[in-house]
Amino acid sequence: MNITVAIADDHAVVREGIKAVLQKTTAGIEVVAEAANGQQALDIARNSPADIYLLDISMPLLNGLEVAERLSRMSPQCRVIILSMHDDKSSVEKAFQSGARGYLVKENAAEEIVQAVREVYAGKFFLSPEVSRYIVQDFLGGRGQYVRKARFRDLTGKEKEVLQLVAEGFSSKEIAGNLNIALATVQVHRRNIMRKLDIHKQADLVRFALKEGIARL
Amino acid sequence: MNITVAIADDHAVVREGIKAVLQKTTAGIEVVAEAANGQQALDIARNSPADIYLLDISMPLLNGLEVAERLSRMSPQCRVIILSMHDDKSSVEKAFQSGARGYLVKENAAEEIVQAVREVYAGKFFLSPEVSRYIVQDFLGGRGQYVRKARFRDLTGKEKEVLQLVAEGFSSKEIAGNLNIALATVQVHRRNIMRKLDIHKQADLVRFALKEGIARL
DNA sequence: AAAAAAATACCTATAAAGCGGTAGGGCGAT
DNA sequence: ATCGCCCTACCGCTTTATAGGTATTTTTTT
Repeated sequence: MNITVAIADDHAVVREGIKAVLQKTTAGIEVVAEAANGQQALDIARNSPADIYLLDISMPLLNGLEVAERLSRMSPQCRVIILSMHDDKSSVEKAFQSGARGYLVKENAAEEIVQAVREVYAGKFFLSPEVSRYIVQDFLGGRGQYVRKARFRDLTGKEKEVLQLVAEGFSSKEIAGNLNIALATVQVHRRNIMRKLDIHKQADLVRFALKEGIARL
Repeated sequence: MNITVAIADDHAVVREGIKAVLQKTTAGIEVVAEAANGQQALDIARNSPADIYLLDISMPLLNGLEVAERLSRMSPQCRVIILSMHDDKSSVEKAFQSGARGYLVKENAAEEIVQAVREVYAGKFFLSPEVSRYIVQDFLGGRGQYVRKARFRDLTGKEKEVLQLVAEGFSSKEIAGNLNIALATVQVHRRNIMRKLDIHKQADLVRFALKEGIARL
């Protein structure tokens, strides 16, 4: 029986590329579904589940890490491989904290995808060579994950909404109107966001949101 | 005879995707070279030129727009199509100012690429539907380039410095200390920047600076 | 059911940002 | 050499952001 794969990436070209690579291999890998955003990916999981989910990190509506987290909660046995443009440590950490089983950097040779799908399907973990050093570092350095800074995943839903609007250039007053809550509440959310992230200026907040893919350039 | 195409993109998956799309069509389009960065793309042009160059905007060493500009200077008859993640107006304008003949947004249906290659090879221009409105707007507005909004190049040297520091999260006071000028001067620069750019909030200023590449994420 | 976390709301206070006008000195171009 | 632009600097004013405390209701987790 074939290994069924669902692809979620907002760029059609990338989806085509992955499909091309997976179908070039004679072996039993089949792309059974595609999603252009995180919400669609969740819909696929609910209605026509696949064995492996290839999720891009930056996607509209829900990013890949959030999708991974919800998938893990919905059905912990499901296998997620995160696709990313970047090989930064925090993304890698977040991916595995979100329940992903694999982390692929897009720059890589296409053949790696096939290998990753096979290994993750077999219950193993898979990392692009570029990022495996982070895992090794953490392993050598002991309790890496306990001392890490609070980040995006620690924000509540409302806080994420507020942060997105902040990054999109809305003032607290405008955000209050937009979300239909009081100005004071927005201010509290902003304060909590900044406390959690250890950020103290609007400019840094905007940069953080863009870096995390919460808002778009 | 086949139309020969060279692809430059730092993401192997994207290159695979484009190749897959172009080779799926029975007609005479052939991918004869690939580059993973702008420098390689120039090497290809020098040593084994192709009819059409598909260039991603964001690449290491030289970005797609810079490559386009040099290609145009080297051999003005060569045909460049720019591939981009974004459909923002400034990128589109810069692409055509750099001598490109086509502008494709990656989100788009893959079939558009084939059409773009054919049309550009035939001496026409090609734009993704998402971005053609900018051209139309400019056309309808008459002398579009004269009335278009002031942008990065209209800022003076000091204004660019200030903008960069704003986008990097420094307050006016910190910027004054950094540049060794009075706080009041920084405030004037900020005001002039915002007036020129028609931007009125710090968050939008940060986003603008990141979009223009003045500051880094 | 109880406990914890999140969302809501209000108050106060200081810092920073945004907007207005004004003005002198330097520097290049018409 | 007169004009325009840039850089510099100051004054005043209003709005927004940041930061602190407190408290009630709702949701989530245990």
